[in-house]
Amino acid sequence: MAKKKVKKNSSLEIIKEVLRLYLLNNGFRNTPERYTILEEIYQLEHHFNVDDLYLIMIQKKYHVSKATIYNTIEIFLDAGLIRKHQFSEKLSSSASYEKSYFDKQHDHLVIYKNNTDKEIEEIIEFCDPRIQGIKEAIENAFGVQIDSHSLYFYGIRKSNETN
Amino acid sequence: MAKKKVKKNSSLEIIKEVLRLYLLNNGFRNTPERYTILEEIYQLEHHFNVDDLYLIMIQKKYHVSKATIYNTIEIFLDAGLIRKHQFSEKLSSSASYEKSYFDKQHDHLVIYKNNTDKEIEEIIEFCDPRIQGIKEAIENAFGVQIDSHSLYFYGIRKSNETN
DNA sequence: CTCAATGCAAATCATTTGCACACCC
DNA sequence: GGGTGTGCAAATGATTTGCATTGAG
Repeated sequence: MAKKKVKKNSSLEIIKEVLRLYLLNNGFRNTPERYTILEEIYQLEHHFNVDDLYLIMIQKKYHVSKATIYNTIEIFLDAGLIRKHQFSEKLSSSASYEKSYFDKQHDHLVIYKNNTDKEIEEIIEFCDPRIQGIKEAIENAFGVQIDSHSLYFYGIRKSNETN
Repeated sequence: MAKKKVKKNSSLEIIKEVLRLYLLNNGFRNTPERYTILEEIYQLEHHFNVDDLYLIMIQKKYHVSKATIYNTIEIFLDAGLIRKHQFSEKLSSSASYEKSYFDKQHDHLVIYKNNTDKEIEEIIEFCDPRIQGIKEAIENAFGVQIDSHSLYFYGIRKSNETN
């Protein structure tokens, strides 16, 4: 446990330095809130939404508002420190986020419990290199520079897998 | 113009028959609203959102409510008569839809005017068969049956393409 | 007739905005 | 000090819901 903490702290320092440089280069201020929120996000192992993060920080007695979290997340997105996802096909549901700095780009397989109400059973991450080939083909075909992509597969578990 | 209209009408008949069967098989009623909304959607050549469709129908003096459009669209989605998209990365923006019955599945390249405010300049449809290979790989790797996918590329036009 | 479907208006809820105060630069 | 960033509360806007009425089966 102690070992793990040391490791986490050192990556946290890197991340905070990335943020520091980003803020500097873009004329934003070095507010403590931004670092605190970044720390909390990088301690999370799973996807989270703004409300999750807000509740966690309130429980930890931080004085923070959702508005600030929303603002800050926007900065982190632009800085490439986190990624945004919309897993549920319902538009009314909230966006999910995940730390992204040490990860390689990956895509998601959304497994529904069944095909009728589309309740999510599990979200699996995967990484298929063929997507790069498609990306390059599209870049050449349409004369664009592609900066990001999102790929989701939606399905259900095969019946012989349930037991 | 006249020719085109004849062609449209005959495909409309097919589509309406598809709806009729879907409603029958699923115990839903044959309301005139459902057919009217379907006709309007299949006369649209581009992506639309609920508000677009509502305004078009109001202009054409139809007596229809947004609630009914939302309900009906849900049915059409399930029937495979339309597809839903969320082009803007802003969650607060509305969902887009498009007729799907005569199309082959395709994906989208979202071209931003620039990388800062992410205003959409154009949305291009494409169809790369390699996505099928990825899909099958994922199905086998995780023992799932994939029913749909969504793939978006986001980018900007290359500078030498603007003039 | 009965109950699903409609239109209307009010409710919801994630996100955004306005504003007064705080504090980074 | 000046203006950006914050917390708070109110506003927004797409979608959903409640309910009385309508009309399909």
